[in-house]
Amino acid sequence: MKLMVIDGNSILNRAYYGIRPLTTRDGLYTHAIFGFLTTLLRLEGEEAPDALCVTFDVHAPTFRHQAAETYKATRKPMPEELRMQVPVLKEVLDALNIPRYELEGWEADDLIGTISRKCEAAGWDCVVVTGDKDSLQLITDHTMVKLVSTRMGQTVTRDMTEEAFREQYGFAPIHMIDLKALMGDSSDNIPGVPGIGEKTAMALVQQYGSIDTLYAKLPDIDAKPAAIKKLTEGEESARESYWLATIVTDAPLDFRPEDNVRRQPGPEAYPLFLKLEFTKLIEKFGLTPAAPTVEKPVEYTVTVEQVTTPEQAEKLLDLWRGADYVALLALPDLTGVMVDCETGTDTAVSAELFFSRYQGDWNALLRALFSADIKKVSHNVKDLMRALLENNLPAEGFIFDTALAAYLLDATAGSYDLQRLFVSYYNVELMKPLHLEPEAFSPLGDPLPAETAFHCHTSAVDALYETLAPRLREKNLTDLFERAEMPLCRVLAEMEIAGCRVDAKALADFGEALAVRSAELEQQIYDLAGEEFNINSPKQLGEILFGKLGLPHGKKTKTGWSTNADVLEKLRYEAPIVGAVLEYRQYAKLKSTYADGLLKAMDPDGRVRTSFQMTVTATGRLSSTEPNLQNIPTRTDLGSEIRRMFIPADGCVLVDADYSQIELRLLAHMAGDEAMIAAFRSGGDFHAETAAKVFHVAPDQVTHEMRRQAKAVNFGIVYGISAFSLSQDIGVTVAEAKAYMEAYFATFPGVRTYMDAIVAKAKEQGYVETLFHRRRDLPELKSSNFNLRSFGERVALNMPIQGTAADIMKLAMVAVRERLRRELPEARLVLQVHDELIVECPEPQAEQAAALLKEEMERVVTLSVPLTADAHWGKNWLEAKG
DNA sequence: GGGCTCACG
DNA sequence: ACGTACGTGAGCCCG
Repeated sequence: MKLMVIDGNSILNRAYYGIRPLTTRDGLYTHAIFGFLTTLLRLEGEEAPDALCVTFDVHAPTFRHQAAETYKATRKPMPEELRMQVPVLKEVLDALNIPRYELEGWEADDLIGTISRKCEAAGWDCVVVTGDKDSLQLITDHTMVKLVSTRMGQTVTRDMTEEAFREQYGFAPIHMIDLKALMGDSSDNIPGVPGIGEKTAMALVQQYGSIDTLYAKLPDIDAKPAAIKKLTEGEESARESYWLATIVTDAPLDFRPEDNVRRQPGPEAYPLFLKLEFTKLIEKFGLTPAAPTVEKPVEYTVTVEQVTTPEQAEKLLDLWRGADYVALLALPDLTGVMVDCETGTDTAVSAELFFSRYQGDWNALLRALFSADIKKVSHNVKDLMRALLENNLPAEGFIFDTALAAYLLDATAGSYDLQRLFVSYYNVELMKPLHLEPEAFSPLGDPLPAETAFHCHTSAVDALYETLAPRLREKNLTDLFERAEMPLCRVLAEMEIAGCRVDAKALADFGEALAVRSAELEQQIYDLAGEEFNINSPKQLGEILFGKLGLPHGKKTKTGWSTNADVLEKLRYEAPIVGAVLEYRQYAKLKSTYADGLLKAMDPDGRVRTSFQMTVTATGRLSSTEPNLQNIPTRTDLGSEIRRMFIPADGCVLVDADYSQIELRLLAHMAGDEAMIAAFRSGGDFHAETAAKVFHVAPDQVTHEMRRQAKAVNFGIVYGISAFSLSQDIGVTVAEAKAYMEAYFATFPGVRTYMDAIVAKAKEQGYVETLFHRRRDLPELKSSNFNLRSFGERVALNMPIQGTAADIMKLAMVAVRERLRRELPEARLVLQVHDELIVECPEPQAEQAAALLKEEMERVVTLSVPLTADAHWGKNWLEAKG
């Protein structure tokens, strides 16, 4: 039998410093707990112990404090963000039925020592899990210490058995105490022998074992005279240190290994994990929900009505038309809809509409329901609109989307599905969406009519609406929500439906050409390597380049030497194989992701249809998936060929309009830097003007290289750059990069002032926001971890700029779509790529569409610098870029 | 499923 | 001294 005992404080501490902070919607920090549980799962997997427990320190003086005043007197206080996680971790362990031990006056080490000896006495093996090397003294033939550490952001464990210990240290584990008695331990304020360091102490313990033996032989020992003198003078300190360093193995702890045998988690675990937003861990711990809660947080009596006849439907439609709003959810295929409607102060009707049970004209019913005269609140409105429009149904009257509202309130929450929102706002659990399928049953196995869950979710939408709408107002987000996010749902739904035509033949031919060339390169690489291997495997490639061929390796990754383009580019002229690999990579990427990928994603009508995600990014941008049409190649000539395959419908053209340097213009505006504003107002080449100012040359003396470097600095500033990264990016020394940045700030002094001010403001407020009040919470700024805090500072600089650009683009899209509808109804928006819009329209309308795009994009907002957009058109996307 | 690499703004 | 730019998504490898 085997018991695993975890040093709770040690592992929690380790997790805290190793992971980016996560908070729940209520602002509770959870990342250390998350890290602890991840480590726990991994260790359980590795060791498969029969029993498991966790120990904690109690914040009270221990017997060591009372006896020795200096002991741990200067122990670092726990950061607040970590301290708040301790009680929650304990709650989690209790819910998981994992016993935990703490004892006033005793340190976790002493409890662990006691536990390990009690295990041995009962004939059990013991595995001690800790990051603290002190515990190594506990190792015996039945007690092993698993040392946990973090290397390069990754959790590594080392199994310290008696054998492994001897191999590493060259003496028996118990002599760890003697080692510490001699060398001391500054973190525990154990003095040791003054003047004796690690090396001397190690040598002495290896030779003599215990300090008893050592002192018995003094002064005739094998050491320098100076060391012997120090040992003699420091004997008292050594004896005292020995006592301090000895872990107690007989603390008064009531402990039996068999009481710690693994048990099933309790029913409170599932809701607790949901509250902490540990969705992935729910599966890994095998947690299941307890009985579903169907209670509504909105206090009224609900009549549930099954709608089967047109007469019934008519009556309800009248009710809905007269109501302020209805809450509504629909099955993705529109064969079922649930509508909740408040009828008085304390009553409501929940109507179930299922195609299979309705005796009238189903489509007519939907047309009435989704017309403008019924105000609807729903969840993921864009997707519902897409389904409606695809079925030639109206998609009007949507006034609120609970997912979008929750996203505006916290853009870094990660997921906005109804159950998770419900749990995090009300701490009440909903059934899984699976149960929205008509024939589904409850997770407990009891037959549960699908409608019950359906109703439950719809009323959750209602409750969330009541909660979220006032919160949007409190945070000044209502305007952005109503002017940008809500109307954008319709715009995006139409764009997704429109899709973009792709020249399948040309794409297939291009893919074929790529295949031919990459096969040639593959063979060439094998010849140069002298063997065949998988070029796509960074591991195998690294072995060939840095092992077999002996090329100098650069950056490391978690798993080996980096083989990325930055590294290979520097080795290009070291060996011919490098260039071949770089070229091969380019072809392989173009073929698999773009040529093959787009062909696979094509619909039968020759168009690809992406899905735009509205609740993914932390800054307010959209994202695009399945396929991603926001990362179609453009930076290389070969890659650009892919854009040639994006073509308009017959008789049409593609019109492409993009904002010119919108982020830098926003920086100029927000920083209010006079020189930068003047540069943009002059209407010249901004990067070249920057170069002239920064390098102190006349505008006509700016070389191509100077402009390139100035451009890199401009971009870097927007991201909250460091001199090191800039130097990497533009290939100069760190000192030179630093000089460029100083020159930059001297040229644009307002930029530095702004950067300092925004970080200070963010630290004070705990969040940053855009010109339109879109916000991002930044708990990182309060972290005591340097890297996390620095990350937060860079985000504080970047988000208001990137986010304002996103706001502006969203407003532009809404305006463009409205004007196209009125003035050029045959034209339609098809794509958005952050600062670029693409419209497909009949060829004769190209010029008008281009003018319309430019005008609407430029008039969204008035800044202290011109906001300009340039539009071009052509017979494919590449041509249309102008 | 996480890590690496690379495509975009 | 730290470790080294913001925001995304997809394909492939490998345990």
